[in-house]
Amino acid sequence: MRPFKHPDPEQFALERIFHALSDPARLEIVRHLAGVEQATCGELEFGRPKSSMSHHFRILREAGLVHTSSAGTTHLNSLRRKELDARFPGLIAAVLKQQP
Amino acid sequence: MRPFKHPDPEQFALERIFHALSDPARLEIVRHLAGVEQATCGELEFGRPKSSMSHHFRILREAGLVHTSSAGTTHLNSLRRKELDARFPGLIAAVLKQQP
DNA sequence: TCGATAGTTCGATTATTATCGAATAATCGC
DNA sequence: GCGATTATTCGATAATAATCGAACTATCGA
Repeated sequence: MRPFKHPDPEQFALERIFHALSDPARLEIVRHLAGVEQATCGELEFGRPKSSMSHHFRILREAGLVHTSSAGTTHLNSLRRKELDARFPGLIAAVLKQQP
Repeated sequence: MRPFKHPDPEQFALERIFHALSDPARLEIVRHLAGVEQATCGELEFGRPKSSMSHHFRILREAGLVHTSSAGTTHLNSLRRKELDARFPGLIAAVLKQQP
């Protein structure tokens, strides 16, 4: 499987990031990833079909929020925390603040 | 005209705020308001029809980003900066950082 | 009270996005 | 190579949102 395309931090588009974060499923993914270093797609599907998850991961990835790498048959996803914090300080913190 | 409904800061929903900010026109409005204290709807329509602007202001208002008050025949809009900064530090700053 | 002005609301249309099953691809262990 | 596993892609459908003209409302000034 060819590697995924990830935007560089200079290419991050705020609109795109906001759109990515405006969906409850994706917000949930981001929050989970924030506390977990890495996670496979499968770990994060809470009853949702895989194809839906794949869609959401793509949106997150293309916005620059999530990095995905292949490891065998699984994909490891991680939050691009450092790059996001450097570019938009406080943004991820705002997302996590809401968590129960 | 009856006064507009504005959510209290405790009611701010992050998803809703992100959705509001994921549109270029609305991002433009927010950026403009950030430097201006108050503005009428008319001042901010850059070629866009009034009905579209009214729509965007409503989205912003209902998300808690903008406060609107009536003054004669005009409506004065302002960014709810203090409340937003208190609840989501860095969020508005991230929006403004991008500005040309 | 008659405009004129500033916005909102309505309604129809178009565009974007989400959802999810089915088909496909990639990789591992045997 | 053969399954089994994991995830992406495709394709159709449903849901949500943006756009904008036209009609409507409210307020001010003469």
